[in-house]
Amino acid sequence: MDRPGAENIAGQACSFTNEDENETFYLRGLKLAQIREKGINPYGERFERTSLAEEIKENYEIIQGQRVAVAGRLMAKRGHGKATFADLQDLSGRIQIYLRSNEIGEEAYALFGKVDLGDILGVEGSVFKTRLGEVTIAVQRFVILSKCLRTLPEKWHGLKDIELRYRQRYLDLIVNPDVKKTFIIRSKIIQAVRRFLENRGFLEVETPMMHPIPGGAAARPFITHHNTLDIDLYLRIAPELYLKRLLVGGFEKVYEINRNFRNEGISTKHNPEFTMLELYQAYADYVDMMNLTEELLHNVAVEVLGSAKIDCEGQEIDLSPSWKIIPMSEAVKEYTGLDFNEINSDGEAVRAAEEIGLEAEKPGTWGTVLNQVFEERVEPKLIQPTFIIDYPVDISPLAKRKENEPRLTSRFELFIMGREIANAFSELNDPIDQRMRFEEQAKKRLAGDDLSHMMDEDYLRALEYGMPPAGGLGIGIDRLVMILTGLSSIRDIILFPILKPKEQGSHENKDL
RNA sequence: GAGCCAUUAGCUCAGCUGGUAGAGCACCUGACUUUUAAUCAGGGUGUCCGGGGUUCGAGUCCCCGAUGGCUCACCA
Repeated sequence: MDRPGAENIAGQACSFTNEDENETFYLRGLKLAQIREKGINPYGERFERTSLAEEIKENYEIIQGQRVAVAGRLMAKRGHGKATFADLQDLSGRIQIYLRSNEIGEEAYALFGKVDLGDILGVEGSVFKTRLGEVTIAVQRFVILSKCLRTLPEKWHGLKDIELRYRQRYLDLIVNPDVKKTFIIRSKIIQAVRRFLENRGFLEVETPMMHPIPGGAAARPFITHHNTLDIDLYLRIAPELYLKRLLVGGFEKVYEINRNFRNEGISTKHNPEFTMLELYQAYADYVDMMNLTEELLHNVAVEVLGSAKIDCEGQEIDLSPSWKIIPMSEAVKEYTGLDFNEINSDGEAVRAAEEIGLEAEKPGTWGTVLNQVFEERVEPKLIQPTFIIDYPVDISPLAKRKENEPRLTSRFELFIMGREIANAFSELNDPIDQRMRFEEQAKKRLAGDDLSHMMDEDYLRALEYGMPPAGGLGIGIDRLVMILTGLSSIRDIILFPILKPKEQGSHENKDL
């Protein structure tokens, strides 16, 4: 590149990749240098604000004529010779600013000519309304707080390219106001959950994210390595077993909101790292958890959205209590006609599934087949909030058995919009039963099922000291946010969803 | 992992049966002191995702690859 000064923008030695060699970047670099030549630092210091854009607009009657100071990003500029209108955007929204040469002086007005769309400015001036009624700040003084060297996405269409929106989320946030709103709602949902639990006496705790033995869920883990100890560790797939150790230790109501990591497929409903709420309450059971779940979600919806009725992908979801409760076998009977209560062997169960056109999974026990039929034929149809209870013991290695029905556990999952939102059970606190379940799981593992639970002696030892009976609940925060915001892709409610890195290198070495 | 679709200027997009690459916004030059998708007069700033191939000639056709989206599989 043989443009003068391009490799030495603003007097600073720096290198740019080919990608950056567009005209705009070069020209803005020159403006940056010109601003510096005037003795002005285009990357300014702290700026004392008096107001946010929306506050000024909302309180115009009171604030009219007063001097205000606002800061934000320049989003539009309309020059009229010796006067210029522009729009400044801060967290709250946008406000118009107005600069006149004879008001701020010719030198300052000329400097404003070096200001580009995307620059971050601080302005001071008095509030007035234009002829057309727009609340505007008549600028008396402005400072450049940060120079923008690149072109912002288009003002009218915004940033639509989905890949760019995820890879450069900051642009998405600058240019698409709804995106900002979504993530504010996400934050409010989590705050509301914490407040709700705090009010009920739950203690927030943090348990390890790196586990010597991954447990508490059926999922493939990520493996990492600790150098000094020279051991492999697993990023946690669930915090469950650690939280229950805390019940043994005497904490009676605990919860954790944090990331889980599962090394599995990526889709609009699955991100490899996702946020989970898990809570445990001593001396309670899964029915208590059902009530808690219902109250929690209803409460959060009303608090954050102002209503228990939410619009989700064109469907109205009503989170007002009380939600339907259906045993899994009854739900299956209702939607397929198969009555698993009348089925008494694994072989029979497999044949029954095949009769309705399902290919039963390999080993295929009564419980796994029941669950499979449920997932394939019932789950997608559960649109309004529905508790499915009485899960088979085969797929619930950490849940307490029902006393009068040993094939089943005291467990429920909550479904909304055909998606699993919550999972809860009466926690298995019998160390002998837990040991047998782990052994059962270990057998499956040996047979090649790498999703089965690993034997965890340390956890068993904790149970052997005695864990109070307890109810435990897990809620997928991302999926909850999806329901409450009505968005159908998990990537739209995670700020930086996982994406494959773009290929590098092709342009990196070209300059050398 | 499989199928389908997409990838063209900073952004949003057009580009037919193969014939020297276009628009709007943004940007650059000039005019303009209440505009608001400001306006007016000029100016295209490009590795058409990458690599091969067919052809006199490829953004366009064929093959391979990259990334993304959707569907499916996986994920109880």
